[in-house]
Amino acid sequence: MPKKVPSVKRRKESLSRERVIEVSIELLDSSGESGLTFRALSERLVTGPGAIYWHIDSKSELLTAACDSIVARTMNAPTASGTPEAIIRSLALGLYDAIDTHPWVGSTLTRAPGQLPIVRILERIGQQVCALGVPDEEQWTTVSALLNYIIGVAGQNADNTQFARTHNLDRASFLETVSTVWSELDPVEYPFARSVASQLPSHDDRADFIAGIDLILRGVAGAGER
Amino acid sequence: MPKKVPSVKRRKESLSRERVIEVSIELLDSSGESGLTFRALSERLVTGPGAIYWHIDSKSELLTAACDSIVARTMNAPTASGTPEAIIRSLALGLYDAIDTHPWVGSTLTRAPGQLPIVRILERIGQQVCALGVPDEEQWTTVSALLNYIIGVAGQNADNTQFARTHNLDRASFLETVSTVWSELDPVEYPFARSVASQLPSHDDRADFIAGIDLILRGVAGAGER
DNA sequence: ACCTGAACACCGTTCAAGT
DNA sequence: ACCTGAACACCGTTCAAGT
Repeated sequence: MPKKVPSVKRRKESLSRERVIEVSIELLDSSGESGLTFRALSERLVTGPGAIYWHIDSKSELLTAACDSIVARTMNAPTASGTPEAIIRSLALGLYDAIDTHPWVGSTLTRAPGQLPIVRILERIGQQVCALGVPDEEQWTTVSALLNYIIGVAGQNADNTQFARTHNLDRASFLETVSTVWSELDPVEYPFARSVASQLPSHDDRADFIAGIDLILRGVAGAGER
Repeated sequence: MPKKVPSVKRRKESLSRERVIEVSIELLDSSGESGLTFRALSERLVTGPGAIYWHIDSKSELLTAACDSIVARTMNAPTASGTPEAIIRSLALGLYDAIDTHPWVGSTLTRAPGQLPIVRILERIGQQVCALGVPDEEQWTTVSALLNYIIGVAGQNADNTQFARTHNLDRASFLETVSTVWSELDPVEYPFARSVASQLPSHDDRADFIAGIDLILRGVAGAGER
């Protein structure tokens, strides 16, 4: 008869905070923000909801942790070396692409002011803004302008994707829809919206995003020259 | 949503889409985003949830409508007359203040890309950007940079307020907390965050916000000179 | 046309009880 | 220390039935 060998080691797959976060990311990626529920999570992890609460505090903490996991690997990825401007562009684009593949990161970022994921971004950009030679008293303004712009785009993009998903549209036909609605607005009250409506479906979101970054960077440079 | 305007005159106190939105705003203002539920709404309106669904399509549509009501009155408020720059600043500040008094507007704005509240803002800013003499092909970039920045700040502010409310803190002690956390970060990995931590509690959010707007406007001006 | 309210199909979170 | 799973206190939404 086999003796009872007291195994210190539990099954390889025993629950851990890391595992909870990992499976949460899978769930979020595959079924969007509404796909992350404690019931779906329990099922995938083959446990009860109580077990999950042993490793995390709440759903919102879990969401932030999952978000931070993506942001951390994005901000630690090697950037193009070059001028501070080039590095800032590279960081911003990396973030843009990460949010493009994980739309839920965009909405989560919006809801985590002052928390770890945001601090990571702030830090990386902040260092480059310093390297740019921006005077001390303008650093915060510059960094927070860049950060808020990025968060704004992130949020809008995330919700565009989310909306398209909910209504079973691809991104192209979603933009087509918005374009049509805008072009039917009152000509007297909404001349500008109507005039840009037509270029909406064909525009390149990613290029627009980086053009905005460049615009802000130009403002920073302009300040130094006065 | 009602299909047609009812032919007979309604009783003053009868339910209407406007009344539903009005009470929703009261609820959102007094108890935050989590305060708006169909049960609370039914109670205040002295009806059942079914009655509410006769006038609105869903909770998200209701939220957008409530948001639009605030945004509309803000964007239609008289602005300082003067240069296009001055008007843009005035519009932005009006929005900032509206979100300060109705934090839920900030988060709702983030979740309504391409929808009416956003279009109103886009339109007002767009007209001034045109007046600024920005060439056609740069108008969209300029307007969306401003818009995304505003939305980014709006979202962060809304969530700061929301967080403070949940944890029963005032804004000052909330910033104090964030400041402390940042100042205790690893000095090697987070030099920038640490360096700005101390100025966090004393800074003027509203002034920072407008400084960001000015930064972007400077970038726009800079583009014209090249 | 408009309203009622019970019922449905979910949520996040807790907790006594187990190992 | 870690896990179980039933139970709790909610949600948004629907719908047969009423006026």
